[in-house]
Amino acid sequence: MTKKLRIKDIAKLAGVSTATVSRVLNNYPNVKEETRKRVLEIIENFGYVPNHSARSLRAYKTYFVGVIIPHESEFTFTFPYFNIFMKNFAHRAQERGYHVIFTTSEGNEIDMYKNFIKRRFVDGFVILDVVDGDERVKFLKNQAFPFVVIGRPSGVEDYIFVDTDNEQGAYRAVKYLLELGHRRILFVNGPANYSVSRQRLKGYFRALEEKGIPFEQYLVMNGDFSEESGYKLTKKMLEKFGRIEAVFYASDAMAIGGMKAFEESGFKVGKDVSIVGFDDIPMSRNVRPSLSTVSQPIEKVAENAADLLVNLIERKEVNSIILPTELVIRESTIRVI
Amino acid sequence: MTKKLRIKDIAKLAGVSTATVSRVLNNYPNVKEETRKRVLEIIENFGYVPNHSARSLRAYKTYFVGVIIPHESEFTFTFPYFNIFMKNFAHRAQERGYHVIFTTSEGNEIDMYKNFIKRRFVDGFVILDVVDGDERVKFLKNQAFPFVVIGRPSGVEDYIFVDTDNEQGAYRAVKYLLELGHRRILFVNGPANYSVSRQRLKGYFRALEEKGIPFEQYLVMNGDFSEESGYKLTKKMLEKFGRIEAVFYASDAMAIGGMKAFEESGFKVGKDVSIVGFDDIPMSRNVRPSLSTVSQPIEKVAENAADLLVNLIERKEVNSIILPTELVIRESTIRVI
DNA sequence: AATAGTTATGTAATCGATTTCAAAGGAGGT
DNA sequence: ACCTCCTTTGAAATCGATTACATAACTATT
Repeated sequence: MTKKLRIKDIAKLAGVSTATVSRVLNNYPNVKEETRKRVLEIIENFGYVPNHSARSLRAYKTYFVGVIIPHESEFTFTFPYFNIFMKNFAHRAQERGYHVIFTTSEGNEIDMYKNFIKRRFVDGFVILDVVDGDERVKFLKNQAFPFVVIGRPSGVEDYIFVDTDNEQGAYRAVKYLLELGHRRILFVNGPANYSVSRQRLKGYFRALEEKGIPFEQYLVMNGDFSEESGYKLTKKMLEKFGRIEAVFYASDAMAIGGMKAFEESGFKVGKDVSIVGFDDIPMSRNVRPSLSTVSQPIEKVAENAADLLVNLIERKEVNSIILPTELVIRESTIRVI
Repeated sequence: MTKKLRIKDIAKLAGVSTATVSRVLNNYPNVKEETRKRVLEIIENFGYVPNHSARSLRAYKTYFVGVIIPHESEFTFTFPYFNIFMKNFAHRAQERGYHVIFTTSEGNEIDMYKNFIKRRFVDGFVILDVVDGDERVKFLKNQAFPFVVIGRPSGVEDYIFVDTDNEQGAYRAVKYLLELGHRRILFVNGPANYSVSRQRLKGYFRALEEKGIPFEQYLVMNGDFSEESGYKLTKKMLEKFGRIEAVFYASDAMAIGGMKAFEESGFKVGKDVSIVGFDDIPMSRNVRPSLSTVSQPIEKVAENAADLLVNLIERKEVNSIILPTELVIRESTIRVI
């Protein structure tokens, strides 16, 4: 088709040097308006785009950002809307002139990051599915390599993140259950070493406190966000307590597992027992009864993450962001007073 | 941390020229075994990895492959297991030395491909969510740029693809419904311009034919794979036919929409009516009754796609692949004789 | 021992951009 | 008209690898 064009060709066509063309391409201010116009016109007419490798080699910038997911991790399933995140993150990054390299890592994750940095694959990373004291965060911080964290792990300091307001979300969910008239509210939380778990626990606690209801440790347990763990823990609770009035699950998947357990034991969710989930995954709309839950603005999380990362790379001002959640009321909850 | 190393440094340390180091790096045969060992040892010890931009600039290879998804497309939701595909595709590609650039496109898709090619971003593409006469396929074919298609569109010729055996899947599903004793089997297919729709229709047809049941055009309709379209079409059919004995839906999402419609009209799925879906999305296990469906080996599709694409790029032998599907029997179907 | 043919290695050119440095061109002040 | 200072431009160096070409070193053949 159209022959390969290099900057040299454009320079010749415009009657200027390659340096000038480069200045135009990179929006340098010190180019006469007339020259800029002429060069741009030719670039446009001939559909020239600069070779990416050459540019990154010389400028020491790749205009790529990396997303690395541990291959064995169940993350891509448990994180609600992983694909929505990817889609919106990639889209926003692209609007800012960056593209996304997606990969999975096997075995030593840190090696993968090291490798990416040494090879000069990317200008920055976004880190998902973080745990407290996350090694990746420590490593990248130590390397002073740009990165943005989705979530807010503790045990590591001074990093840029985008997070949803988990405490607020949990608080509202529990407050809602209390308003419905429930008093003894069980809480199936996520793994203890996840910051989201800690935050959601705080929200649970705050809602109880506000109503003057004492916090009971034995009402709280830790699952792993999976449907199976929700099922098992609910079964266990049913054996232990006999009857349960309300449960707040830290993920929709666990709530759905819980629904099964209740059903099997002859309890009708949304009649005999109220349950609320967290995430608002598509399935929560489709289970019977449909699941009341806390919805997170994944699109915004993704967009903000891309913006922050690019700003970080371009040494612009950055501030971590916490986005609000929303309580979605469906059929799995019932008023008792 | 460790200072940046270039090939020159390694060459000096090993007492050879950069050319020799390069030959070692790229596994050229014409290097004395002794030299190779020495160089490799130094590379290992110093943890050297070649700069990616420099390599791709000179060698005219990026070791990247592209996945471009239309931003507005509902694809990432309708394609079952999009994230599983990505994960396994990226993983296999990486094992072969390639990384995945993921992006979304807005507006003119072809422009995005053009841009990627001109910039020399990637060495090849995988194309998802194809339709008959797909413009992207035509364009890339025309450019003689390496690409692999997931699915099997018609109206374009001579391309490499990975597909699941849709005909076989539909055939088995319908055959199973017939074995249960159903005679009038409705078929809610996907959009007519999708090759999968055509193939599934063939399977439907073949199963009927085998049992000597005449094919009736009015029993077949086209949805768009979405839950909503399944719901609406089922409503319509209920109005038209009053009673329905069995439906085969070309996606689980449509089947789930259909279940709602039946429920609303007072029919019990799995008792009054048998339905079978296609895809085996996670939700199909969780709806009540759980959904009998045709399961596709997405992991294998992804891995094969990566292998084929890399082979294509490296000019090795390639052959398109069709992978078998599997019928998963759950609770949404019932024997009537 | 001379010659031809391989194998192993090095030198220097090259990929296509950006950037440094120097210099030309123009504007403004006296 | 001359000097100064800023704006605009170009020539050449540079980024870090691969590769074409040349040549040295070794083997095999006669």
